[in-house]
Amino acid sequence: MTKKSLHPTLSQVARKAGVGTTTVSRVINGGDRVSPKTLVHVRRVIETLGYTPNEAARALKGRRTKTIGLVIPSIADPFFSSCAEAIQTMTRLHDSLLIVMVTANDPRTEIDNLNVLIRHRVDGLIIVPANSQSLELRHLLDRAALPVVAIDRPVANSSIVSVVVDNLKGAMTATQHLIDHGSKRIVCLTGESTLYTIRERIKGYRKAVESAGLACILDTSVKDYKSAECAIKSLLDGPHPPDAIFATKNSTTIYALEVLQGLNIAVPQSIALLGFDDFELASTVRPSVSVIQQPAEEIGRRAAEILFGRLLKERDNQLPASSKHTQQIVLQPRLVRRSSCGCTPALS
Amino acid sequence: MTKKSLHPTLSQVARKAGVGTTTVSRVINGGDRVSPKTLVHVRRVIETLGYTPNEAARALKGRRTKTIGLVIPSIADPFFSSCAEAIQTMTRLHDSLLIVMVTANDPRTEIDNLNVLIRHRVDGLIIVPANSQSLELRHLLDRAALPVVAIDRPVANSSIVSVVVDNLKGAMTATQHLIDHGSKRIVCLTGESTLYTIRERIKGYRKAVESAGLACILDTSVKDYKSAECAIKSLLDGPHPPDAIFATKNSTTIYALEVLQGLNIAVPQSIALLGFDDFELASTVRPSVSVIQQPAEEIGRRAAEILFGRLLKERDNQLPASSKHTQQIVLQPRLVRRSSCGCTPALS
DNA sequence: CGGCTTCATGGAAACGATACCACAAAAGAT
DNA sequence: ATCTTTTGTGGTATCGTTTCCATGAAGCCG
Repeated sequence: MTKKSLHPTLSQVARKAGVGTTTVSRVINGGDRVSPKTLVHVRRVIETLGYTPNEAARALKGRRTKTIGLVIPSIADPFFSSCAEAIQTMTRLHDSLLIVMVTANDPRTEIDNLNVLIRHRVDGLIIVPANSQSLELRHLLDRAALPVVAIDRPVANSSIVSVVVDNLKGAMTATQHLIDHGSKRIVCLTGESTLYTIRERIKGYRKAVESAGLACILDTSVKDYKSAECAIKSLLDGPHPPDAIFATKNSTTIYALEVLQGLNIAVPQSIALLGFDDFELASTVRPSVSVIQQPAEEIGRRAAEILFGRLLKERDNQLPASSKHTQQIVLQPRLVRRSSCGCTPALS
Repeated sequence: MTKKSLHPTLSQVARKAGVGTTTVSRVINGGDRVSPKTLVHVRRVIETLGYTPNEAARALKGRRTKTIGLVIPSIADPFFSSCAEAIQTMTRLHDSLLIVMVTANDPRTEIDNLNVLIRHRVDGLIIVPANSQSLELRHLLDRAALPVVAIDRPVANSSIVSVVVDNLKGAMTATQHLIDHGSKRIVCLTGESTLYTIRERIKGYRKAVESAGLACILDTSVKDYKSAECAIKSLLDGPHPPDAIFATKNSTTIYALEVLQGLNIAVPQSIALLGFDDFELASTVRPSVSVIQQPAEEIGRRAAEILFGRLLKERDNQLPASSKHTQQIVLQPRLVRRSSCGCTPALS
């Protein structure tokens, strides 16, 4: 019985086929410059031996690993997982692999993860920067000299291309919509306000209420159900209870909804609710929740398109510096009117 | 100005430090057998040059890529993304990278993806087999001779370790629970019944209704909201309308809930509802939805533990065949009582 | 039919790390 | 003082590809 080795090598194929390694290499890479006869012959041998090219060796020689790295706060989060899935699809189309690393928004973990990816010589990176301001991050990315695309949040003071959503305008639209429904005291509920996206949304909220001459009521203490309950109760017990809530992210929206339901407060009659970022059951819960919807798949897809565009240019030796690429792509979120803001949603 | 190359190599470090490559290699790998003096010196040079070892080269030499592949139907699905996140965490702990590929449950895509991963010589695989019966899959995995762990679904007739949930018992528990609530005509609603998990759940449902002497009413046509609506309407208009629904997966549960709400049918008074697999807002929607909950993170974690256990053994040259590992780990799902089945959930 | 391009092919040097082996110097044993 | 061990060190082959260069055979043109 022939003992075929686990992973036959190109030279083994060459020997068995009675040709040179160069020829086999040519066959694998499309078969140009190879006579039809040897082509089929070598192909048969490859088939027989079950040969698969070793990408590690290819990477070493060709300085292209066919892998790209995705550094993301979480994959359990529906927004990020939608981005990730779109990116994975694109990556596959370009015959590359996607390496996913999660940071939980921790800058230290982010740096560590990036270092590992750089060691592995990924061809490019898509990142959701944990801290848009981080100097260390910028230095690291500069030194790595890799094509990088940031999504969801830009990297401040750098030339890194980013694909983001217009958080400010989205939040303004949301707040204005509540105002249009007659709300006078709109509270903005939020958790960690250190994140770029959240800060932008707060800015948008502030801009809208201020330009309408309304009070800016901000509560940044909402981290979970308990803190949400606490925050909402104390607001309601205050001298001027709010008549609307703008929640800056989907978990906050959900906590708010749960608390209001627990307190038996009619939404939107007593308090209107509008959240930033859609979630799966937003249309199923009663009342259905109006939200600002972000085009997650599009963000992922666009980011990957840009990244692979760069990689192709690089491969063709076109200097990347020459092309004045758009440095930032800003996608518009859209308001989805359901019931929680006071709208009567169209039946779909 | 010194032109430092983008990625200095080990030999460049060696030259600059005035030592041999072996010494530098030792320094990178822990610094054993190196005098303290040269150790610090070489470390300084490494720092200065910004040297990072090239993992591609290491992989080629050491036949270990420090990457593992995850082949999964989707990452947007909350169940799978929870598994994936747990796996990623484990992978990081073991100083490896996770490559994620999605199959959308398509056997062709699955095979393609696996081939790519094998080309890249991943150290191990965690897969959610698109088709538990597939011969081609088994052959491929055999030939690859890689440590593989299947999750969520086993690979039939193979020695591949799997980490699964007891779908049959879970479905029985679910159905029995509905029976205990007094339901007499329980319909089992489902979509693609080709998947192993779904088939098991149907079996469990069938076993429970049959042993209770009840009719087995199965509808396998639910693919989306529309088909769910159609199915439920026709059941209700039939001669013996059902008084309970057992939905075999979370999207089906959600569609059922939406349809019932749309038809203004009281849940659980007119029809009780119980679903397999939990979802984020199951406790928030009204009525809150009772479900069979699967330990997604645990599945991922256990699978990764087994895989890395194998890899460590392999590295230490302990023959993997010797150890009679448990071939299948079956985790128990648990019933979460909320309102939709007729229970009065405890306030949490 | 000689010179010239095109074609098919193979030899061998990289790519960047590891590890086997060799070897000198220092330390320990007797 | 001699023998043995330990310690620190470096040379070099090797992993599996790709690619530059060389070479002979064949086709083309006038």
